[in-house]
Amino acid sequence: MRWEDVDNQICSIARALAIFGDRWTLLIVRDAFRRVRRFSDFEKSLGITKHRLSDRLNRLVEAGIMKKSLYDEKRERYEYRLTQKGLDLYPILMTVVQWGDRWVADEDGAPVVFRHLSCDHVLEPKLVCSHCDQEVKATEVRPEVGPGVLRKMERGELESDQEAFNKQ
Amino acid sequence: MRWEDVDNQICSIARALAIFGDRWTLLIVRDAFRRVRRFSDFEKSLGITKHRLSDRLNRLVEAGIMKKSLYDEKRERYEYRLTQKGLDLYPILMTVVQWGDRWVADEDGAPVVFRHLSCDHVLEPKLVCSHCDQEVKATEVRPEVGPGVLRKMERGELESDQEAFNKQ
DNA sequence: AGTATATGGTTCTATTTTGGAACCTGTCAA
DNA sequence: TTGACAGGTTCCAAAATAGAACCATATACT
Repeated sequence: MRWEDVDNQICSIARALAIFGDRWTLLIVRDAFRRVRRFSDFEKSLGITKHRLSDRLNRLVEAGIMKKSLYDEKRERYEYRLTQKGLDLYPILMTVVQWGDRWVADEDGAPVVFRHLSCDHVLEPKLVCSHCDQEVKATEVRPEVGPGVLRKMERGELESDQEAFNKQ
Repeated sequence: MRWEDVDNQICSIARALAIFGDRWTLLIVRDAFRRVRRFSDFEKSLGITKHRLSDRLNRLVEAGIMKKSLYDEKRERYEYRLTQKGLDLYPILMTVVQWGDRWVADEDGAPVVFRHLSCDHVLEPKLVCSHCDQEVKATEVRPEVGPGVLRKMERGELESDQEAFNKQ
């Protein structure tokens, strides 16, 4: 299968990774959260070639994760800013930071810490269940067929839930 | 800059993405969480070529995210299983699922839901601060220079915190 | 007025990475 | 003995990437 076809899978991970699961894209989003907005600033920050950067920014705009906003009419210059869809990537980046701090930082420790303004502590994020507020652990979670598959089965668009689950 | 050099950045996101921020790798990890363990099962599940799969599995083993365990001595067959370092990727995958369910699922809804065995509700994960238990929002968080940069500055290995922050 | 510089690109070429198919090797089951 | 299966490796063509050069416009400097 070609990578460009992964988003045919009935799987939120596959569809999400089809958008940002490649080289550079998530680093561009990281920079956007740090208020980097202009082409040349992304370029300096990332050390990516203009070619790649141009391509990735356009894809992010197409995907609705960033939008262009005109800041210089005469020269038609745009800033790239996160949309809500892009801002919603924040928890993903925070969990990546957390994993990276734990597993790939050097012995000096975390390069960056995050001050939680609400309580003034250094943030230690954790993923909890909205219902019981317990931390989510892989062993305490069991995947089930969801509506996105059930409804397709009801309409006869999938042969079996096994197939569906494999396509999860 | 070449992609293989991104992990030189003093940034946990860059270093993490250097390991799993490419095509296929995180989908392999996803499958591993679904108890896929054997070469041919990954192959079937992903539709990836053997060539790629072999390469990616070896990299994951090298990175310490998966380990090989012998299950057939005579034929030297191995299963690939997640290590603790790999299991710790769970929150990342869950936040990716959540984002995908919200932004790239079709109108039928989430393909898979997760039953939280602790409370028997369908899981709606949220990222909270360990100190104040409030949900983490990008606007309520401010990055600060952390020990991984401060200590390098003290030893004179970085010229300025500005440089460090740019390299974050 | 003329030159330099910054921004935000595009174009070109060489190198890497990827996808697809074919092939290989050892074991087992019929 | 023949065939199938698991788990690869090898080869080639196609696609993506890196790096450099180039370009167009507008402003800033002399």
